[in-house]
Amino acid sequence: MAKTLVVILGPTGSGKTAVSITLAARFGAPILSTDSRQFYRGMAVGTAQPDAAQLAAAPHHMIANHEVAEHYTCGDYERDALALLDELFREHDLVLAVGGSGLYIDALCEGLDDLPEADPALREELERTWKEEPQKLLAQLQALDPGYYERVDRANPKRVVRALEVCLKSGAPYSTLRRGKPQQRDFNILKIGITLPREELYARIDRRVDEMMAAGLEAEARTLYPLRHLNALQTVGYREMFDYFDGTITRDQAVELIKRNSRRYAKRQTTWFGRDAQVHWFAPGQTDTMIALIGGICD
RNA sequence: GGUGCCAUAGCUCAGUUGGUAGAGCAACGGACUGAAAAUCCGUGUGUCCCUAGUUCGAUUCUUGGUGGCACCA
Repeated sequence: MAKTLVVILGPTGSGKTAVSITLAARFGAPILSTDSRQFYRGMAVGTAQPDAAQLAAAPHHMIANHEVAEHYTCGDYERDALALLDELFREHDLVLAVGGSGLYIDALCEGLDDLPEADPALREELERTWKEEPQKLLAQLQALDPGYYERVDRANPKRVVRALEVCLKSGAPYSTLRRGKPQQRDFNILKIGITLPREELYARIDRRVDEMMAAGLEAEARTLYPLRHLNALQTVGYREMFDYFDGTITRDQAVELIKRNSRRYAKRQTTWFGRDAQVHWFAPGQTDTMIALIGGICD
């Protein structure tokens, strides 16, 4: 029987976790997280990791399995997740992948091109140059990879710096290393998107932030405060709390900003997922229809 | 009750010596390959409170309302 990865995606707060528990129970499937923040320990409240009951209801993978101080990238994720899937598919015909990080989902389903890893020293140097003489970096990129220079968002330091980083480390133009062709996986992929009317989604997000505060987000953030400069903590829910701790904003303002920034994040996710024509969209309550769809494809 | 000030975008406000208007924030749209809950780009969404005048033309000036604020009673 063909192995199938059912990918459950959607904006933050759409109810992916609850859906995944229902589907996992129905199919006896394990759950692999595709969330770029939930795999850190100590961030359970702010990243809305599955709770104890949900974790007990189905085997979860890539949840709280890394330290906040670890530098973990989508490249690491692709490698680890594929290895893990290989193992899971020995025991299961169906595995669920659940989360909202579009880039990580793409890394899992289509693979990343074979590009050099980030080099911290080089990156730091490029970032410094960007701050002082951005024109210099742009000129350098234009010389090393004129094609990409034309296409890239030249106002976005992350794009420019990464492209240069790849050019310098590989000795080849960034764009020639970007084949952009999806890699063939040895399992089937079925993408299920969870969606809600905008107003409802935003109301759920607001409510969930209040629930996070009630569940101890402030205390959790306080524990993580000394680590606030780490990448793992460049995250909605924590940054705003850190600003509150620094005295820049009040607690109420922090809560409002977390709500606003979560809504903006949800919008960005919606834009990203909207481009993927493979996604079958459902409301969070339509688990019966999802089960029928999955059953029809797997049997 | 009297006097004065104010009324312009979702909010706070600017402005038009009379030619139907613009900032910040919010909102909305988009991009995205090893930092991605990150990072970046784009868009003004408007009975200029109502009414009657003056005028070729009024959001702008004048009359009378309405609402708000302040002061005096």
